[in-house]
Amino acid sequence: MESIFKLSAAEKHALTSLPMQVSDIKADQDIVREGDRPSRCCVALEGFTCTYKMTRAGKRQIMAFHIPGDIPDLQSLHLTYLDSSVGTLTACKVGFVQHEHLVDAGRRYPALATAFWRATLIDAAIFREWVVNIGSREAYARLAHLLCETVTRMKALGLVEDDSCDLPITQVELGDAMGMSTVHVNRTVQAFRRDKLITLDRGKLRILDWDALAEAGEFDPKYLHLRDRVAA
Amino acid sequence: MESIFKLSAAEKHALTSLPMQVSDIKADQDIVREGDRPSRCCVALEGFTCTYKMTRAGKRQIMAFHIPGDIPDLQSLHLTYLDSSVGTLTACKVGFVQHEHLVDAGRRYPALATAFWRATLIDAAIFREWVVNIGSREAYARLAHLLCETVTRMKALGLVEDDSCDLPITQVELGDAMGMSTVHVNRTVQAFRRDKLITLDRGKLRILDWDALAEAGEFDPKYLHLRDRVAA
DNA sequence: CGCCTATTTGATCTGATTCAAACAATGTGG
DNA sequence: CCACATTGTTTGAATCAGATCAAATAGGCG
Repeated sequence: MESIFKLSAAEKHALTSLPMQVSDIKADQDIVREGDRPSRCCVALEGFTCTYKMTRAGKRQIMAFHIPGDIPDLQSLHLTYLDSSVGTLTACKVGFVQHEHLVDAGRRYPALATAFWRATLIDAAIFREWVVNIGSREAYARLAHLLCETVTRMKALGLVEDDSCDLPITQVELGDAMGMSTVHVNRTVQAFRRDKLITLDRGKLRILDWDALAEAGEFDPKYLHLRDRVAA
Repeated sequence: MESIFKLSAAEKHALTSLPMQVSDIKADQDIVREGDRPSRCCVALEGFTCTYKMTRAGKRQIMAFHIPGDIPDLQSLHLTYLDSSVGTLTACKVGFVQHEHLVDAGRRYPALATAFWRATLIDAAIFREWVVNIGSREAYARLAHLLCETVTRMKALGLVEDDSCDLPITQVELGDAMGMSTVHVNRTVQAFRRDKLITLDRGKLRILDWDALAEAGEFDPKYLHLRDRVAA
């Protein structure tokens, strides 16, 4: 799962043999909640999850979408207090690994500790880019950027075929992630269709014109630091 | 400088005796640039710095303000490619420490490695909160939140006295950080003055009504994870 | 004094929100 | 297999928060 990093066979083995409790979770359920002090991390195995916070006004701000292989709350390893919630967007399969096992694996295999650290650093790089995206790009570019990022990350996991993939994220959720209203998300999606950039129908996304989409969203994947990773 | 973490005397000594090259940098200069592959980290010693990216449209998005003690590009330790720039807002004193020394110190004192990791995790937590702030709060609340965050962080370093502190950040820069226009920053600052929340004059900020400001910005400092830290 | 940078003001415009309602797809139970 | 509830998408109209443009004002400083 984490073989997106250059790891030795022994390290990979240590990783995959970590004791993990797997469970199935329905859509729209919290996996962990803001305020928790978890003693384990969750690993997204199947389905889509997101990290979010609620504001007092009742708005949900999604800060990250997670795809299989991600560890949404890896930071809880060293930050005991959870400052945001992680919930499912679709039905999911999730694995739980006790902190002690992760810490122990990191102690025995320093490369693993580095890999974990780097994973959290890449998460931070993505948050930075979201600040840029939300803070300084208008709707059309903002959505284009988000789609490019998500597709690029899925591509790295082999989840994209023929420029199309599953994207079971509703327009409400896209709006919550980009800080814009559902209505405006919908109008922007329609603009994309009009401009022949994408098709999007019942959770199936197809990129019709990647270059134009990346151009519209000023998307440059360097911040994802995929070049540091080595497919296994 | 980093004694905001619970470290033993030996660890603190290892930290403070790291070979560091100190230099003075004028205001509005880049310290490191997006695209660099630095072999050292920079430590803010005096003055204010920020992390930012430029968009194609020429807008600057500031993603973080740094105060003395911060290591703005600590992530470069494990992400070779720098995905954003760090620049000075005021004249600054900055220290440079070679990566190898940091890595070496982390190897010899695992608690230091953990402390570094935790520092980057807290940075990430702050980015998450910025996404929430920019994505879901309107101007008045957004500025209130930013001021609360900045003052709280400065307070932790003893840089606040009698509810007032230096805040040599221009309204243009505040706007670049919050994704809003200078004009609107100005009007919001005036609203704060009208509401007797703050005074702000030539880089001097005074909080007149902390509770009201925190209330306006829905500010809850837990995400700063200061409770994990122990003043030394 | 004159220059430069930062703040302030007024007027106008617009991207995006809100509200409200219709519509489409999917699933559920009788 | 159909009626009906549910969830997600789409549409139109009215409104607004905040952007933009342009110009004035105010400090700080060589």
